[in-house]
Amino acid sequence: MTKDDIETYHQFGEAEETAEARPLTAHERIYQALRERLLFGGFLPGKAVTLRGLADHLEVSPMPVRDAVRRLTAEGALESHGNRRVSIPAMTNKKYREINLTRSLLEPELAVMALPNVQEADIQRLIEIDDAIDVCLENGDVEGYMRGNHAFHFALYEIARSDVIIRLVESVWMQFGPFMRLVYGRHGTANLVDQHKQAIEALKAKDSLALRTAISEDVRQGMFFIGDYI
Amino acid sequence: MTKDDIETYHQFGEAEETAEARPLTAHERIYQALRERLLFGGFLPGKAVTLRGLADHLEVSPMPVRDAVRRLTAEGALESHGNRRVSIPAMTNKKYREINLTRSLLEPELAVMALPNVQEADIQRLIEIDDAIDVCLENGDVEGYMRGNHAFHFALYEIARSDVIIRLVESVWMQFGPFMRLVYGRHGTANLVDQHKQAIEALKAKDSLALRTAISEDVRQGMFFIGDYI
DNA sequence: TGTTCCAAAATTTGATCACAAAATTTTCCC
DNA sequence: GGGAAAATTTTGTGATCAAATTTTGGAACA
Repeated sequence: MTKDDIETYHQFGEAEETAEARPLTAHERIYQALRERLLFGGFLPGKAVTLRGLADHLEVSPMPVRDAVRRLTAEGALESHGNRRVSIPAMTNKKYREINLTRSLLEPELAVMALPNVQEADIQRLIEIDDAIDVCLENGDVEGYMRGNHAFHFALYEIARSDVIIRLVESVWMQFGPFMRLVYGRHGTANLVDQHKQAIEALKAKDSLALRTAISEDVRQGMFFIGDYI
Repeated sequence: MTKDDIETYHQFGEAEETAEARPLTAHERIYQALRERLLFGGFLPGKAVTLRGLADHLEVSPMPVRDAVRRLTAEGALESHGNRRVSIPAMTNKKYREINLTRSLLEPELAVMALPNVQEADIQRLIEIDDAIDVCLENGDVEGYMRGNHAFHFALYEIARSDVIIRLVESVWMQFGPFMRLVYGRHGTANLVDQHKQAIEALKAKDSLALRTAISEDVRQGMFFIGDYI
């Protein structure tokens, strides 16, 4: 990872800034960079992480890195062992089952909460993202696929406007991000399936039950796919 | 808050240390102290929090306080405004509903997950805690009640041994802790109801459905009680 | 060859400080 | 007096460093 990683391109951009652009602090930028790398990049599960190591690569002082790492650790994205050492969390069967269950409980709920607020433009946006995902799948673009999949889910979830729950789900995604990236890196994007088209149809039809089923199934399939690689 | 708050007495102690006692770092101690205060103490919702202010009262340098505050902010226990300022989160109707929903989704699930692992000693422990709660209720001991209620729920949830989910639930509890403390402080402990006895009976009977109902209802009642004070 | 112990290196932690940003107070002008 | 602007104070941020802790590398020994 180099300094340039801090300003990563955004094929699937966030909702554009509405508030006045406030200059980001260094620890905030570093947090975003590390978060991106955990969700989409090549951070290896189990690998140790040091403040000095990250600071050297990002060409900043250890202090803002320390802030960012502390925050990511609190979010479960990094693992703090009793030894004061920090590492990328490894996946275990137990943790896998817990993440699976949590996603199955929270994510369909977020989707259903979003449904009453969904507008036509939202559906168009989701269709765009899903089309981009299909391109990534054809090209074998693993990182693009992961970015797209994340963008699809959270574009939908954010419509629910539930700060509390979405924060929990973000935390869970960061916990399996590095492992999922590892699996996809080995296995490639072939044979990847999702329920995005079904979800979009359910949104169009304002069919709450079908939407819940689609997201439930999407989570189930995605997690089942990577479950064999633990 | 004074330096002494760091070493708070534990009427409802955690499971005793099994690993070798490693000397806690300052930021860890401070984190625990602030966490206790958020869950049981008198931190007022909406009140601003400053690093120097906390550091002065705790008689430590601002650095470990900074670490602890960063962690609590990441956990949602403190609120970071764009202004770089931090405060105790205020309760809103929206946040209240989200917390209510999250608790209703996750906590009964944790209880049911715990059920197969529950041993006779666990049930005895829960009964002890519930008895202590009754004493607090009679005496109008608000902090004692809140400590007891937290101890009861998490003693049960920890039996599920689900690190991922319990971390999320801890985070949610810290988000309504200060507000609940405020309400109880105003209203007192009279007319407080719970479903702890029902939960204990369900545990004894290994009745999964009854346990789920008891925890669901306990969460619903507790949240309903404070809902009017927003 | 494998194990234990000790020295060296690397790392986190906590303190201190300068700087930047924000909030607060004061001043000034109408 | 009331409101805008400027000065002051407060506060978070980031850099640097010493101390404490942990890991690592190697020597000594069986």
